[in-house]
Amino acid sequence: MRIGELARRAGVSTRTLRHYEALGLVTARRAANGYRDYAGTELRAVAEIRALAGLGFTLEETRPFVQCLRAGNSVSGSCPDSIAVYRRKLADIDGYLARLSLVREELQAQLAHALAARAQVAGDPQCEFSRPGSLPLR
Amino acid sequence: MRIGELARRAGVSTRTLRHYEALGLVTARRAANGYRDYAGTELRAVAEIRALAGLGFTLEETRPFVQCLRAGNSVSGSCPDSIAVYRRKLADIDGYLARLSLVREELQAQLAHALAARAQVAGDPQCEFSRPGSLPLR
DNA sequence: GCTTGCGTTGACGCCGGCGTCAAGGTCTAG
DNA sequence: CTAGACCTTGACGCCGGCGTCAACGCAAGC
Repeated sequence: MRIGELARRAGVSTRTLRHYEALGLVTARRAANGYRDYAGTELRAVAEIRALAGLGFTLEETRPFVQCLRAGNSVSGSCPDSIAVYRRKLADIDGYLARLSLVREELQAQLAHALAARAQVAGDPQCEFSRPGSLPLR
Repeated sequence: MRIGELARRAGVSTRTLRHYEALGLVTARRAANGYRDYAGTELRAVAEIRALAGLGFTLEETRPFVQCLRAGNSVSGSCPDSIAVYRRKLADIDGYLARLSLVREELQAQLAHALAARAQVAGDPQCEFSRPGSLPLR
């Protein structure tokens, strides 16, 4: 299978496939004329990468999954390294969700404060209930 | 006030201040020798930028708030443009929270599936309950 | 032979928010 | 006079994941 066909079948650009190859995520033999010649299994690998990337994985983070497939596993996530990445990502997401929720609260409070300040039309003395402090989120 | 002092007081680098100036977020007169000369009010502007940036605002998104301060308001969020940004950010965050929650569910399901596959030690025929489909999140 | 559609490598661009160096000018203390 | 601490502008680097252009080779049909 040549690069154009794999690209079409996987729904990605040829540039993307070359990029993945540069990272060592996808491999290809070479035909006599220098053209890349992909094994049929590479389609699955590319699909895995795309699926994980769609969930927010970096390309590096997809590596264990691809390797797991290459090792002959039908479930890319069943290898120890993959499991570790799963757990890390879950922890990342939990932290992220927590931070985002805090940010949400903070923004709502600031908006409410801003609207209140706005209600005090121009010239009204001082209604200085100071704004909520900023969160040191990162 | 010169750039070094403002940087120290605001807790940012001088590079950062020059960057903000390049974006038009912060302004400074020039002394005879070419040195930037900041008004005292710029400290507040920088603090605003940092606070909002800490909440995930891009620098461009902080612009209405800074302008609001310059317009003489004590509450940077009390101007219409600021309010609009607040609302947009809140909506963004809500969407983001929703997507992240979905991703979390998906990852947990995939992890569970991977662990189950792992439990079927090597060689066990086929326990092909296919993995959950990937979410088209973006 | 020529066009057309495939393939190849190499390299720069983009986005955001600065860090970091380069190569200078300015002001003050000793 | 000089060292050192401050300031100036300009420009490249970085991170991720490619897009996009350049300049070329290969294969096949007319």
